[in-house]
Amino acid sequence: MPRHPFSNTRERIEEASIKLFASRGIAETSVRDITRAVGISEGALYRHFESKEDLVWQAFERNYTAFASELDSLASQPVSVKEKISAMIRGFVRAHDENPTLFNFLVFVQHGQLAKLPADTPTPVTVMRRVLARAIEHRELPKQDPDLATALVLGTVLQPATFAAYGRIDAKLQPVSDRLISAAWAAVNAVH
Amino acid sequence: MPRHPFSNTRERIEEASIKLFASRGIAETSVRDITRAVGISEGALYRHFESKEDLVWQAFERNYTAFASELDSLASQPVSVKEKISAMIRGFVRAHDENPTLFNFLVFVQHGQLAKLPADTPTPVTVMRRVLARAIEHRELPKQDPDLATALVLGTVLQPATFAAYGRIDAKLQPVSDRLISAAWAAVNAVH
Amino acid sequence: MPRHPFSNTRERIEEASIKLFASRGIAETSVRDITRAVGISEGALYRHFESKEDLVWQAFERNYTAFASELDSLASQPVSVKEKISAMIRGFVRAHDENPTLFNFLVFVQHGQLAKLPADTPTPVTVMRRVLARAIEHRELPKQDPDLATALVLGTVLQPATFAAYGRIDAKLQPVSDRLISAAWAAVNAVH
Amino acid sequence: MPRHPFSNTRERIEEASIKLFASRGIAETSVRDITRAVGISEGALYRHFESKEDLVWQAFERNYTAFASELDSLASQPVSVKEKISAMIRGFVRAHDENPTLFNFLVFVQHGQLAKLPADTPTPVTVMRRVLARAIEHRELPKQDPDLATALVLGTVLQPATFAAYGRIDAKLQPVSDRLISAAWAAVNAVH
DNA sequence: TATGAATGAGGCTTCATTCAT
DNA sequence: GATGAATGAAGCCTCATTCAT
Repeated sequence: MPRHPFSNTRERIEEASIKLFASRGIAETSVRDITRAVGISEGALYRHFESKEDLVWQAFERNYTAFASELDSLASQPVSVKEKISAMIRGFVRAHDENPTLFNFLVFVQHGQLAKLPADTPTPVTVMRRVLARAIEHRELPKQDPDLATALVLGTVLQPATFAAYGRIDAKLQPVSDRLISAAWAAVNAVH
Repeated sequence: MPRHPFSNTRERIEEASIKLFASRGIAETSVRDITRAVGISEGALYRHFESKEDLVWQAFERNYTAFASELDSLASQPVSVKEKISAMIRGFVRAHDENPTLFNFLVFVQHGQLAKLPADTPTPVTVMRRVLARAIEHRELPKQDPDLATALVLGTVLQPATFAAYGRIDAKLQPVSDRLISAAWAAVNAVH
Repeated sequence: MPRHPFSNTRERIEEASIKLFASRGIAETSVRDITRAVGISEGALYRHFESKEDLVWQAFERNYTAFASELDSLASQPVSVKEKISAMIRGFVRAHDENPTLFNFLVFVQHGQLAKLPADTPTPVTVMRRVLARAIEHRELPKQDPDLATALVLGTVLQPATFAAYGRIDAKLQPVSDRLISAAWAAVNAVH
Repeated sequence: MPRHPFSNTRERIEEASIKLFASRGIAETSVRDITRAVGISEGALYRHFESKEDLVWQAFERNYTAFASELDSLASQPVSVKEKISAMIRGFVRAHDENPTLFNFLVFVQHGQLAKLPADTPTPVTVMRRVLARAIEHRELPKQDPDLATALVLGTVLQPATFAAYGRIDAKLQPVSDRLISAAWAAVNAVH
């Protein structure tokens, strides 16, 4: 175990934590579980994080922000709504497939971390909402509640992610990303 | 505090538990929290439930089974697929609006309870899947993976439920049930 | 369940208690265990005994005293020491074989009940000691510490009783009672 | 309170436990009693033992095995039966006198620990039995049930140990060890 | 920096006993 | 006399965190 300034202990703690949090939940994971998984002592964790809560927060914040800003840049291309939605869904799918554990932690497991974000932080939800709200405003999409529209698009990708986690569908979403895009587009246009 | 045979303590415990579980999570709710909410001593709970785990299970099982069988009967009417899906989505919406707390507990919070159900127990997921799989088989719906189709329909109703829980959309889904039905139907037919 | 003045509930409680105490120990037996074994409610036990401690005491005292006075009368016959010892050992054996559970409770399990007896209460130990002490005094037995002699005679019968309880020897001691008597007599005379 | 690697907390816990177990019984001794006796917090105990049950077992197993194998080596000398029995009884007496508390715990208090030993573990009882059984087989002792013979020899030493614990005879058995040997030898030869 | 024993609060559970019915 | 829900204390154990080494 390296003990020099470039030790990656901190990262190993974060990774192991995310794995454990995603598989059992935050409350069900003890500091002991984490330090054992990493192979360090309990006390050592506190060299890198102020508290378990801090660890949860750090593990969440950086990754969540990164994901949100990736989506944000995808949503900011000067293309049609359809293309923006497609790009964002592909962004979700890529994030999921690259690291399903992290994806599940960020989206389903983080308990109460969302509330700690500054009110105006961009999130996957707000980014998606912004895109849809503008499109509705500009008549690129049928008139409808932008929040509900956001829920419909997100449901189209998050529920399959849940199914993948439970093994009900294949672990990789990439092969069905076009299908998800079609479904989302259809859903958001099915206003009568 | 009444000590008579017709006391409904057991029910009060179950109700309070579901409320707390839904709002903070199961692990984050202590037996003490529950008994305080009910106004009894901690020991008293154990006259009615063998353990906290048992309480979680009892609170889950009865309600979950009831909901699943309600959906099952809706799905068993001799009507078209579209009508069946509509009826089931309305079933979800009604369950949600009648008792959002219970709905959230059953669908989002129950951690690991699902795994305790006998393998062949009908669940909202399996009921929905059965309907879609048969319709696909009988060419009433485009050819597609029935599991993915199930995820798409469920996402259409569950993600809005999540948004309602977070206050992003109105607490009642009934006013948008037709919209959800249209979206689900469109999503499930958007196969190219 | 009879509910009249001649109900034998009290006795049934005592019997069931002794069985449970003998098989698991007193501390390991709860009031609930006892009342379930008898088929009554927990509260009902307190109609018959003031407390669990009282129940233990009652179960002990009456039976212990009865056994001690039976031994006492055997020891008070105008016969030789050898015959007295023989009669007492046969008394132990009979008590054991008639109700091994009760025997074990009285001799091995009763925790701290002995200390509650009035200081001058005759007990199996004191009765045996008296016989041996007098015999030593009257030169019917070799000169020796009467307490140690008592231990030797009791060991001769109690250790086999322990072995019987563990299944190391046959459950009934009666067939070997002559052997025990020979051994005890030999032990008490083996002074060099 | 020292917090260094060479702290002997574990041993202090074991010692205190044995003392308490021997004087009040295992069930009657709480973890709190133990940790108070040692001067540590309750939680600290669990750094050293997995559970109270584990503590009981550890306290029992090591000492019991050590005692049994000491007896075993005494019983394995190439000498006559009489000398073997004598040596073993002296072994019991030495163990008793060196640490009566431990002796009582090992022989009288351990409740159910015996059953956890692997079936073929040598114990004081089996070692004694082996010696006697062989001697009977080889006609060095009169024909008799080896188990009953074992009970008789053990009774000769264990009942005096009980008397010593109750203060009925002197706390040290060493001064009467020859007497115990004579008694045991006589008992085991008194077959008619 | 790392270790892991120690702490103290709190978690779940059992239990003897009481008491309204 | 009987019932069994309720109590309150206590029991065993876990856990996040601290701190001497």
